[in-house]
Amino acid sequence: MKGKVSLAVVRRLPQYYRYLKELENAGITKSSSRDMGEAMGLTASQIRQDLNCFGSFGQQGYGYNVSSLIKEIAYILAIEEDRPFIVIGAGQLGGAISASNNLKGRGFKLVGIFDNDSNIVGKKIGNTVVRHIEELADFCKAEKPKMAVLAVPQGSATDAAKLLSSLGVQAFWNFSGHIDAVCEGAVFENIHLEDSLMTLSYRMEE
Amino acid sequence: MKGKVSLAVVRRLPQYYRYLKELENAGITKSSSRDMGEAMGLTASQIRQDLNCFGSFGQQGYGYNVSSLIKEIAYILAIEEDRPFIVIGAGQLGGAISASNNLKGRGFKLVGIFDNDSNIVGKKIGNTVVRHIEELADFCKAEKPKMAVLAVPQGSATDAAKLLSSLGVQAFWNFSGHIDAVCEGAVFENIHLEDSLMTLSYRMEE
DNA sequence: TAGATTGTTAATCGATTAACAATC
DNA sequence: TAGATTGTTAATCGATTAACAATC
Repeated sequence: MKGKVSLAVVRRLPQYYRYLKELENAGITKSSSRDMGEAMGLTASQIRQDLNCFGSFGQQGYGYNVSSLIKEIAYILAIEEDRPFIVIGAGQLGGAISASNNLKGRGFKLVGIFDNDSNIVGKKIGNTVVRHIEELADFCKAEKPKMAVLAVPQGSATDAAKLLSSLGVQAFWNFSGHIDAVCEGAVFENIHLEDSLMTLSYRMEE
Repeated sequence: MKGKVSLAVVRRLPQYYRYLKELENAGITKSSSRDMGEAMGLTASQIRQDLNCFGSFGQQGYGYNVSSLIKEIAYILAIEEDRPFIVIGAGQLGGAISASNNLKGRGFKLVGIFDNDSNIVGKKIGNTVVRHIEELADFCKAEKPKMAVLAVPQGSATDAAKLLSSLGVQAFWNFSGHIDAVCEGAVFENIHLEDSLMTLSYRMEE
């Protein structure tokens, strides 16, 4: 069933989630697909279509209850409970991700940071001590993180993913170039910040 | 003419660019749409369609010359010359972006970093000293950066964008929440890392 | 009840893929 | 020349939008 929902739809769910959270914080308890669409620059149709991929969450004549829709989307995205994840690479970017508070409550909680640079190992980022990469195998056996952030130098990402996959990691949030299907059954979310920057360059030309 | 090319096409150009650079580094001088498609997981048709939005860069019976196609795409994306940009917010993320070497040669060069925290002002990130935000107006008048990275706390992004827009900044690479059309004529590339993380959460469920 | 807004089906639109003549 | 591969048109596919009956 899940396989039938297009990625375009899935990528809009966090947008809805974000906007609904705003409404909730503003004390607004209900919203219609029309209102939401206007505020977010989408059509009401699209919002209803998207949501109805997963169920019927609204009520005719009324609209959607903000806080229950938030709960539904959180359930769909599987972010109701934070699962343990680790960060590989404690450089600038790895450090920024490790220190970010915006990621809490998005389905994951940081349990470990690893690096191979002995100048960094032992230091704290937020509340988490950076461990040496040699400790990785034991750590994974004990903590069983299912997701890993890759923030390592370009060339090492594939090897890191293979190793982590063998240690039980199933999903990768990869900032270190492009990886695709190198490990059986693993899921990759590749972030190419440079690509995004280049499209900005294109669009600012007139 | 430019308005007629869809964003989906534009977002694939950096992918092509990246892959072609790899080929070039490997000493490969020619490639066909078939080869490229296979390597990148796209159809040959799509690659030819995409490129033909901008011109005819190949040769029948031969394919594409790698280094000249790289140059063509660089020209289209307007990344042949690096334009000055500034970073607003020298926290973890702003620091990571400022320090990143991956962004060089992508159309922009860092000329200034600004923050309002006097503990950070004066420190160096890479080769660039962090300036106080009070210096921003004078700096912009002198250096005329056309792009700014927003890496500030959520609530302050819109105000920052408005200010920068009034100082001549036309494009924003925004990591601080969502901004859209708050300034006449400005272009926004909104990066929502949390959204990306939530889609990963969804996809790792079975 | 009347008004509003959903869930859902049908119509449209755009993007991707296939096909093929042009040509190197 | 024969083979390969482009540029480009036509066909298909999927995603978005419009419409409307169901119903709160």
